[in-house]
Amino acid sequence: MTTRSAHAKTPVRGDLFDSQCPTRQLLDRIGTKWTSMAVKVLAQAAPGELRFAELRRRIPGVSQKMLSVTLHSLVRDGLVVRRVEPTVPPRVHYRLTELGSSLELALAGLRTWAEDHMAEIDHANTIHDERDASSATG
Amino acid sequence: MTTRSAHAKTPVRGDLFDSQCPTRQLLDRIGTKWTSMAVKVLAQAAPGELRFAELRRRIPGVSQKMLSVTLHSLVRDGLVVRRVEPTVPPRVHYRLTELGSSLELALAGLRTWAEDHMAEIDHANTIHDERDASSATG
DNA sequence: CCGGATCCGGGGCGATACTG
DNA sequence: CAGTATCGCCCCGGATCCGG
Repeated sequence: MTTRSAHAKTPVRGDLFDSQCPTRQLLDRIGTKWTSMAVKVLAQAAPGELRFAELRRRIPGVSQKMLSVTLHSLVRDGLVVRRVEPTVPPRVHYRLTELGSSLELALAGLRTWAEDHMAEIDHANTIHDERDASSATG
Repeated sequence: MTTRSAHAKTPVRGDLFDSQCPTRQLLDRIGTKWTSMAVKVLAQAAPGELRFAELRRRIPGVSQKMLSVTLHSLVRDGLVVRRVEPTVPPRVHYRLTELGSSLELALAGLRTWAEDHMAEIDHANTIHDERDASSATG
């Protein structure tokens, strides 16, 4: 999340090579801690809606603040729509847009890769750390 | 990233729901600023190698420090191999492993999505911000 | 019930300077 | 040429309080 706020920082030298890299911008979004989780949960409920508290229940560990922030980011990005029932207390519902659903498909690809290969990465980490330890000892 | 260093932080309540979420761990890796760029550049050169300075040249804006950190993370994750020619001055070469190449494939999917849809996201942002502005004015 | 406001800590990331 | 150490900024994200 390094270059999120669009306004506010003009680049020093005048050309943002970042704008040529939509992948960077996408990663800045789905890289935030709760975004991918929220998208996934909403996708599981699609095309139905979920209320705030229900979302919170399905995303273990998320705080109300961060869930709120995350959802509003998604709304701002056009990936989620927010529907408020003007009751008191209010009921707020969220659902994925089609754009959001298409993102979910792309994310599913990543998840598959992650499930298939994160164990290998963990293993590589272990090997690497063992080398560190042994090289420290002798 | 929030939960990178594997050792060092035991969860407060005893169960890390994060470990059930390899996607989170993957995003913690490819979400770092230069990782995906480095993987892409190395993939373009694959199965050949690239030297440190050459990588730096092909990744505009990266500092030597961050490139070094990024590459070592990739090595630790088993996505990249590092080969040193014991000359003076030393020559260090990097290339993707097969695991790294398979990650590149997954990333390519994300890139495609990003190229296809980031404009829509930008547009949604614009709309959203215009609403903000107009609701502020009246 | 929903979520905004504020305070605060941690860590990614950059600039600079130094080593081999 | 390649890499590390130090310093500092910035901002994500958590805790808490408050408002509608």
